[in-house]
Amino acid sequence: MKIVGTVGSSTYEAIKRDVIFGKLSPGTKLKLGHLKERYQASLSTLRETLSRLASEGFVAAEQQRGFFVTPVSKEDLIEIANLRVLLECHALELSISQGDADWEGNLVAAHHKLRRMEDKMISGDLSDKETWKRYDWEFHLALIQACNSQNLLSLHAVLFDKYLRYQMLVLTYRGKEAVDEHQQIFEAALERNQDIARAMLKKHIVKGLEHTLAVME
Amino acid sequence: MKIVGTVGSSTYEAIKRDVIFGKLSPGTKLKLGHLKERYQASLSTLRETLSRLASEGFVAAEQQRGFFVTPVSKEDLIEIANLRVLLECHALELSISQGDADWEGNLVAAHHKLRRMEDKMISGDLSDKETWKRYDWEFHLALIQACNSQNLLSLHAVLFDKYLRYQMLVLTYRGKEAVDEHQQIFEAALERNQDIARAMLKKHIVKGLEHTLAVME
DNA sequence: CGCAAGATTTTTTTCGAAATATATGACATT
DNA sequence: AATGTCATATATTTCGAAAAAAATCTTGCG
Repeated sequence: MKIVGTVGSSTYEAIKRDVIFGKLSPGTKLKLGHLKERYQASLSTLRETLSRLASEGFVAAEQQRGFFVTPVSKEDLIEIANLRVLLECHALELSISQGDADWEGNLVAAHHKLRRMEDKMISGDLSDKETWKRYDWEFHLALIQACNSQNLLSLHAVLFDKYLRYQMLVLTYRGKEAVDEHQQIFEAALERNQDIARAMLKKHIVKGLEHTLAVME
Repeated sequence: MKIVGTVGSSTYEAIKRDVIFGKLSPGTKLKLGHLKERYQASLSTLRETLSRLASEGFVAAEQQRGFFVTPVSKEDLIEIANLRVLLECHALELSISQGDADWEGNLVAAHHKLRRMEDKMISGDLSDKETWKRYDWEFHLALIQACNSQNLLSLHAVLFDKYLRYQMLVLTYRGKEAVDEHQQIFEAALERNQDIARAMLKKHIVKGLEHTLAVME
């Protein structure tokens, strides 16, 4: 049984993916005529999609001049990383203090999947970056899932994807260092040690920022 | 020379306003046919508008079942207020430490306008709530304007509007108490006293939350 | 009377074309 | 050569109608 969504929802997913994973380069003009062929959707549907992406910040819309892939800059990346620290660390504290057995279970599972994938990548298999990033995503989400604020979770989701775009842009892997950070955050969270977990998460994000900034030179 | 925007941008402003100021009640089904008459725009334009509002959270979209005005709840209000505390206090600290003479000037001007309006309202003239709320908006924006993060400012803008919708919902005025809080935040900010300013801003938001929650009973 | 299957109506979703605005290029003027 | 104007081409914006899906109503059966 396959549930196919609307044309609108699939073009939304497709374009968003292409922006985040760099198939649509920052600054590119998004001409509706071209997109129509590329994504097999009508002008109205595309406009609807691009409007959504614009309000999330993946696309820039200029009145009567059309749409562009949002440009990237160091300043923007720094802002996003700082906001991620602010929101994600806050959510993590809430999650640690409120999480129940389900939360722990999902967290253990998410970390396990991520760890397996990371070990594969460290041993040289860089074939499936997209799946790896998905597991990374799911692990970070599992950490804050119990924060008990839908609004916070949805702000975080957008922020995480924006940060992810920058990571995909530089296309390099921080390797064992990042793996250890994940491990430490994971252990501190399970032990309900808010201060350590928070500090490690902040370090994780800031190190990632510095790494990406350095490669962006 | 009057610059009129696109039909899309004006319907966006109109519907957003009507959601925030309660002309469209929480939970209302937004049937495209009706909206078409009410806002004088085509179905495609309306869908585009509603998609934007949905991704900002003022409207809820259900796959193939149309659009609704986002429902309200105490839980949601509490989440929004807490996020406002987190983001706005953070932005205020940044702004205080980085603001220059322009920032001070704009802040003084914004507070002056707000204060004048508040005095008018305290003396019984409740005729222009919308202008009053606009000045409130502009004052809070002026406070954090120098935070040096576009991403933070735009997240805050949406959050503020969501909070505003709840205030408009209960339609009551906290009066002198809120005026004093504004005054104290203003003075602390000008004196560059981050701790006091932050504490007063937090108090201001939390008091507003409690007031709104009480009326929502 | 209750309930389910089918038919009808309403609503959402999608499309292609008309209307409007912007960008491009040719040509004249300074 | 630089600038401005006008015509042309290209792109965006808007609309109304067709297609698809969901909701409602009707009918038939146990």
